Amino acid sequence: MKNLNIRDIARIAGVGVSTVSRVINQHSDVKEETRKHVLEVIEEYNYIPNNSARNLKRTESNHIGILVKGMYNPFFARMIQSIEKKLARAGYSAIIHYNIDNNKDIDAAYEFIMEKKLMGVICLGGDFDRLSDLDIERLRVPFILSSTEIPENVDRNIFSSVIIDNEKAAFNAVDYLCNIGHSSIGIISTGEDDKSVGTYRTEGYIKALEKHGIEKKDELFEVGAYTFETGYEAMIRLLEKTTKLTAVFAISDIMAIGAAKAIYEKGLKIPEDISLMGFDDIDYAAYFNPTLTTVHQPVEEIAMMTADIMISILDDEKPHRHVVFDTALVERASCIPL
Amino acid sequence: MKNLNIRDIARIAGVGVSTVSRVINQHSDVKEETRKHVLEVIEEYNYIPNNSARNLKRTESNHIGILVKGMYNPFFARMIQSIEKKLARAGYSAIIHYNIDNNKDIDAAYEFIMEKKLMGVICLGGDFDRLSDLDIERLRVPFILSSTEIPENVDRNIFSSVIIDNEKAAFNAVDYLCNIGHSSIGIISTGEDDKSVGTYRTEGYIKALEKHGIEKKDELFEVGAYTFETGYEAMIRLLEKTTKLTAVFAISDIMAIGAAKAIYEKGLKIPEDISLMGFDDIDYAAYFNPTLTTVHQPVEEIAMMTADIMISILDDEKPHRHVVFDTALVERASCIPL
DNA sequence: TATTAGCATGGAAACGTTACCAGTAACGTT
DNA sequence: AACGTTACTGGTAACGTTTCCATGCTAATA
Repeated sequence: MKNLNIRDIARIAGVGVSTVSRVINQHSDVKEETRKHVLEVIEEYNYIPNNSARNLKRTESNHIGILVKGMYNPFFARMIQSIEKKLARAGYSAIIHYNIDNNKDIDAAYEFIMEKKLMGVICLGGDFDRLSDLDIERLRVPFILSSTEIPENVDRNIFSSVIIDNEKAAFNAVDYLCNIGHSSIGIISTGEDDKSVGTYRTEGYIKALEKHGIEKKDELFEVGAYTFETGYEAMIRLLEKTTKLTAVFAISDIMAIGAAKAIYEKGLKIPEDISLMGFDDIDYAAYFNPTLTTVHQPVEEIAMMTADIMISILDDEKPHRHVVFDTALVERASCIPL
Repeated sequence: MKNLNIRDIARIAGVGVSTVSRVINQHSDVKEETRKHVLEVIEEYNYIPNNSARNLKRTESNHIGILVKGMYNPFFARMIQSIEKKLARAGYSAIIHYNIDNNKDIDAAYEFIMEKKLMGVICLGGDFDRLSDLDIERLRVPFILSSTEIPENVDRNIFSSVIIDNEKAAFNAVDYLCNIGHSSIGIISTGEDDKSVGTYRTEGYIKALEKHGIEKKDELFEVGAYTFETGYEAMIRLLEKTTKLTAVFAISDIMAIGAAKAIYEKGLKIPEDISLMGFDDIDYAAYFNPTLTTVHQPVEEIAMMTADIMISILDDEKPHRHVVFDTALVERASCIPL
């Protein structure tokens, strides 16, 4: 019960292989009658073209790579799902590659891309401060950075990006906290290199403090790594260092929720004793107890735009674009005026 | 700056193409000296074999498909990540296909499998009661069901499975609730077809009730669809129907957390007014407030076993296996004696 | 010395497509 | 009547591998 190939179909249909190929690839120069007949044969014998052969011949693959730095973060899980769906509708299939440790495994990523003959690459999150090393141009496929920070000194014409203004978003969050009377605000950020999403959010925090004439103290800074556990541990350290804390800003919901556990274990209440602000607005935020005040990222829009740009470049050869989405502070129960 | 192919490498290294091929594929019959030299050339010129061509020739693809019914559930996100990592170490790359709506899109799945020339397929979750329709044998690739229920009337020699005993796990959970004095226990299950994970967990609930001589009432049953929101809605309905509820068993943590929101909104407290039991023991559970008493599934072990079986079948032609993991009740703060 | 065996290697035929080129028939134009 | 044009169609050379087969060489055996 060997699989049929295009030659078999041609023989059965009584036409040449090129005609079958033309039908499959929807070329216009096939007589309607012939086309119908070939299609019938294909249908009847359940013929499916061999992808490897097509890719070999075309020297491309209809695959689009999505590089992610782990997927524990529900924020990315959500994005991937939406991007994949949209891409699929446009005839592309996504290959997802997790566990990219951006700064170290760039070479591995490069191999991944070459080896799989990807038609485009989307990088979700992560901090590509050494992006130039990837040598985007060497890739010669559309490259989109999504939900991360754009490194400086990179030619913006050779890649697209869809991001948010992290500094501004964090600024607004902390500004809000200050406006409702908080002045001793801890921050749980990330310990990553310069120019990462984390550093920009931290920068926003600092700017907001400055605006309100609040001195920034070292003891208010702690770092985690976008997980419940590291958020929890960071909060424990924060609580040990300082007693007069009235609010905490975690730069991701996941870490905020981790932090909450530490707060509770200390016998403190949210928001009565400590107000807690997150970032991302993952589904969980609305179901946490208390519901989490956080910075809303338009995940769905970001995902759609990312896929759209990829498709427009691939299908219509549109140029690269850079879009910045707005965030919104969503007020829920975890932050109260002092 | 065209990409080099195996012939170029052969020419540069001064050997035949077959020798290069043998080196790449780690055949033993190559003189150590030649092997070294070829490897050097490959390294120097940064040569990467063309996957499409290999796959075409081998008529296989080194890709393994993972079919999932959506990935909102962190439980699957976690599994996928572990499986992918393990598979990658064995030289296989995973292609993930979400949004399989099991009963309807089985044909689509079939095309997906054929078209991509997958070497094996792993189905995560979902309820394959019409599994026979997929006609596993027609696939002629190893097929593994993981974290789902095995349909009856299927020849167990043509696929593997790694699962838990859902009925027993649910029984233990509800038995625990009964033992600590609860007798009016609601359940938030799923409204899926017969013989799904949900029905078995519900069955366990019923058996536990029977054991304790508790009458099962219709008003205690509600259904959701493994999301926060449907858990929330189900709980609202449950709360409307009955007032003397002292405990609720949700067959997934996600739904339990959704249910918690409804309980709070009603002004009730967990666990003081209502004890809440989940299922899965996802990361969230330990970080929820109150920490969630739940049924622990050994995710990591299940994932590893799933990948292991796939690899052992592919690499060593081992026969299919069926393994059942034990679950454990993890007592946390959301359930208290009545 | 002749014969065999084994090792290391190269040549070339697939694998299933696509796309270029050439060819045919039918039809209109000069 | 000779010639383009148009609309289809078929043949076949790639694409970059892997693997079978053949070959040359060295060493071992009779």
